[in-house]
Amino acid sequence: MKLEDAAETLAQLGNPTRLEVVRYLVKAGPSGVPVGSIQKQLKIPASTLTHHLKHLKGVGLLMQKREKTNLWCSINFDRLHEVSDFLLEECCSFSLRKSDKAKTERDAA
Amino acid sequence: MKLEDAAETLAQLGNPTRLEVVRYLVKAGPSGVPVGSIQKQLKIPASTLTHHLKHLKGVGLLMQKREKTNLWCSINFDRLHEVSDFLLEECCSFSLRKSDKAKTERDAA
DNA sequence: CTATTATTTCGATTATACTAGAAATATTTA
DNA sequence: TAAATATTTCTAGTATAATCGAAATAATAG
Repeated sequence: MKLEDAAETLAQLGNPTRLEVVRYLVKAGPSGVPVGSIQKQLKIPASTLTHHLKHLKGVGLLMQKREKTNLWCSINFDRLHEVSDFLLEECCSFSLRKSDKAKTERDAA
Repeated sequence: MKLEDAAETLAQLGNPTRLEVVRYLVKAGPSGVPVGSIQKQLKIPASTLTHHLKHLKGVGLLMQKREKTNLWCSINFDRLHEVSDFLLEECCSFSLRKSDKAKTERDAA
């Protein structure tokens, strides 16, 4: 992943409203949820939500699929991992991930 | 990690100049490098660099320590992992990390 | 104390992002 | 076709961020 792309993706994740949407979609899993459900659950005005979804789609974090009147949104998990990997590139030896810490603690017990 | 803090941290990482600095510091490791070295290596005007370092420090990604005239900068690796973990929270079952993919490929071979 | 090197503050310009109401459009159902 | 629901476009106000030159401020060495 190129630095410019990583930066752009991180910038999009750096807005609280969008990050809330992303978190919601991550928890929803691969099947996703309709735009309207996000709007009602997170209480985001429709026009604001559309605006943010466009941003997330623009950096490839969001996938959309129409079914009848509903537009289903889901997270591109691979993309999310890509940007996370960019951050941690070449620093694994310097500290541990939370998940790795948990494993280390289990192993020690 | 709270959503607002994660968003703020991601926003700071979302600037190309700052992300370049972060990448440079990640590669430099825990001992870090002086401000002036970053400035020369990455060719960032001093005042611009100071501005960005202040931002990184503000979200706890940057640690600084003065030694004689040099101000040494190093990445807070734990902080970096925290924000990365926030992104991937509860989505591990949906896809694999690059590092995990590599492991899986090695195991398969 | 003076010179040198390192870093920060100030100030100004320019650009871009966030937000959301109102109106418009699309899609389905009756 | 009309009504209902879902989503988008338009528009505009407000705020915040990126950039960097010039000058100011440290900190040390000679």
